[in-house]
Amino acid sequence: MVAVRNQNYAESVTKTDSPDPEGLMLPVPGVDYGLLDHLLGYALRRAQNALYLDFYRATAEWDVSPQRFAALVLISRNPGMRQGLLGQAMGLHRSGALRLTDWLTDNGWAERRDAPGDARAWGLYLTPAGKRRLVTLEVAVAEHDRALIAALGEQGPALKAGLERLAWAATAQSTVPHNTSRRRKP
Amino acid sequence: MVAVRNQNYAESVTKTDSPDPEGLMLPVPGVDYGLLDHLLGYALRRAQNALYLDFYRATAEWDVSPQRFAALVLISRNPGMRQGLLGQAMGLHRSGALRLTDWLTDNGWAERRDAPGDARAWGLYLTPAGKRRLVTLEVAVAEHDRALIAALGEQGPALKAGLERLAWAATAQSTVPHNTSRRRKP
DNA sequence: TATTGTTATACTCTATAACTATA
DNA sequence: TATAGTTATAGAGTATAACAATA
Repeated sequence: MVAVRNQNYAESVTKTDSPDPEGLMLPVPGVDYGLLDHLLGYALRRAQNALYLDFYRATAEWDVSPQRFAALVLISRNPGMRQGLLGQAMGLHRSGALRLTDWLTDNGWAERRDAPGDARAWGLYLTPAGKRRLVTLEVAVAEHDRALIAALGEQGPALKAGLERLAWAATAQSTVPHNTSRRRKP
Repeated sequence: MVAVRNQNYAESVTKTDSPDPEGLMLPVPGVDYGLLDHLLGYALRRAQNALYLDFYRATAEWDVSPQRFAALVLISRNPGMRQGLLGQAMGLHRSGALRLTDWLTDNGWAERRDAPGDARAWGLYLTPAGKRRLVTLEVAVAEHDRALIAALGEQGPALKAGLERLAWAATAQSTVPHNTSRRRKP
């Protein structure tokens, strides 16, 4: 986020490029999107892109990504959860869960403790600082989401329900049906 | 996609890890998702994740990402479009549009030609091979999307409309309103 | 023999910064 | 002075492979 500037500045620069954030994926007038404009999947991608950028605007001052925010919520609601379970819940590989956990602990928002009953595993917990930070974030994120749903009017709840069905439908179309009940105790 | 295997194999291996693709973000039973389960934004992320994986299943044999597919469609529908405009339409930085175009030309699906009237710019065009490939892809992707909408039943069209409104709403919430009409000629 | 987490590494995607050549 | 594209580099994010400790 923070760039180190060139010390020897005036000498080397003729014209400095302005930063060029872009990122917005909304339709550009004059461009023909063909099939893309008719695909549910592309509409979803556009919406996700817009929401992602909007999330960053809403949480800019705290330097959390949507993923890190999700990890904080999950650890908060499931204190002592294993690193591997966190990864599974977030669709990450073990090594990704490791790096995510490292980031959270390096920033003092979470900590690893020995998991009772399994010396291989960690239990994850929020630190007091992490809990305080999460409270702030949840307020901002919930407010942000509320404003979004309000902008959608009466269609808001229906849209959310539709998205949940969509996630299920896309998963169910897989040739090999996913076993969603794994890890449930018998 | 293709991994080079260790030549000196038997000696160095005690137990080879099985591949561990994961990636699926659907709710894990027994995990409390707290606020996440109530957020429109998180439902959207789950749906996008499921659809992304599903797109890969549907197009696995051709090695295209959703992004590369979109680029093929855009160039096909807007022959001679500039690299920069392609990037703008897809929410990419100039350098990203460059790499994407490089990939398309390296694979023989698109080509750069001098743009008439501006010696700095390229005009992008599909090659005959690119056109043939796109036809195949469009059939597969459209069929895939149709199946998805069918699985949603009568709510399908409403969901797509809702997503388009959502993309607009998330963008409009930005403090500085985006000028969506830039580049339109006066 | 399988699982949890780790280390090391690599690949993709995308951004920044500085540059060239045009305009 | 601004724009189109390029080069080089850096940072996320996420994957693979192999490993140690434990189950």
